[in-house]
Amino acid sequence: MQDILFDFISKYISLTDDEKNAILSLDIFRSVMRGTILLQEGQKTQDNYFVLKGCIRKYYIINGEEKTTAFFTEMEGITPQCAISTTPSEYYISCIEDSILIVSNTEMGIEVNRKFPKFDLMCRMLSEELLAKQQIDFDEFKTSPPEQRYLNLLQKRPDLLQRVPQHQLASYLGIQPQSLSRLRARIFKNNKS
Amino acid sequence: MQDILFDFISKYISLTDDEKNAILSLDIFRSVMRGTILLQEGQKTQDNYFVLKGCIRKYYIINGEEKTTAFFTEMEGITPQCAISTTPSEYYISCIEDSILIVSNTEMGIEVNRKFPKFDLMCRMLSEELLAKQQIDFDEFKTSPPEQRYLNLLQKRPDLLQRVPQHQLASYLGIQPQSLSRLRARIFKNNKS
DNA sequence: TAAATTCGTTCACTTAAGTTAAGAAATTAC
DNA sequence: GTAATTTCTTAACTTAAGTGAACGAATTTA
Repeated sequence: MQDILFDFISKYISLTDDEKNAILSLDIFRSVMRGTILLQEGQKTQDNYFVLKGCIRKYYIINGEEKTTAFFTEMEGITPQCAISTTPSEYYISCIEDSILIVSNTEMGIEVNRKFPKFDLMCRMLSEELLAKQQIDFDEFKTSPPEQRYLNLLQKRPDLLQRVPQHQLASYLGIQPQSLSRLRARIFKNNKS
Repeated sequence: MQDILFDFISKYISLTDDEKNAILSLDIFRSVMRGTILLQEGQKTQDNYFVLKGCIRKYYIINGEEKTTAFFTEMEGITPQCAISTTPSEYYISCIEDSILIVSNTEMGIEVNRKFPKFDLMCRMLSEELLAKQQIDFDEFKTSPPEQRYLNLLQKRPDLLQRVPQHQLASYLGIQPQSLSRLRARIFKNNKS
């Protein structure tokens, strides 16, 4: 399990055994059961979540309705806004599969960076990469109607369609569950004829 | 004009006169006329753009139609994806007002960072800030229907509605120009009665 | 296992956005 | 200052998404 992490890190920087041990000694691995709510609206936290295995989901509750805006699967992570700005969270984060996460917090980050400056480099690469990816996703979302957004998802993250409940996918696509159902039926019908 | 820049920078780090001069010696200020296309689809560039005064716009051409996905006004900047990944650009960047920009490139960034490491700190703060802001924007976009998106924009960036042509705003909101027109008429009518 | 809940689909209906076209208003070019 | 172009609005029509309700299927809970 640790190997998954180190394999991932090795894409960005190389670690000595000392450094690896320093990370392991932080005791950051956590098994989380499906359904666990990691962060609630109104709550404050310093924790960041990184998924080694499984899937977590970010959602708002607006007028009593859940609005899912992101899924994080293997090798993806989230730093909640409230961990940076220390304002209470506007959204929820919950676990939609039994998962293995790395839960780190800001203090630990600073600590590790002080000891091993190269971590800083990795963080920076990661956040640049993330920013770029997100920009592309946002552009794609804006420039596509719902049906196209669904087809894009089918191409880019086919796994999500399997592991995530339909109604959560719907709001991720910016539509109602019924519309997603209908849209899928439409695509299927047009594909046949 | 330089003061605008240094005022901005001072929010993140403090500069000595030496450092200021080093920046000025790079000759990065550029006046750009409205209508100028800074970056074209298919083109490669190392340049980053930061707006001191004016407004620039990022857009795709999809099926012969312009799709505007972002505007950058005073104290906002853009690092095109192609400047990082060295793949050709998928979008255009053009100037929609006579503007004063800072045009820097990756080499210069490295150069400056080598001489003045604190710049690195600022870049990191900026990109974190940007990432957070963008995440919020994206969530808001996903969770709101077009009319709400328009009202949000009215609140958050009222200046844009003044300085940007309607049809560009429309695609920024993810809809057709005619729909924006209609939507505005609808809001106005409902406000009255 | 039975009951309860959640989930996905379908339907009928409403509302809003896409599309095509036309014309007025504003801007730009000459 | 006029012509040409671009931009914005309106309208009629089409298509798709929102809404409320119903129902079976799947899943969860007791």
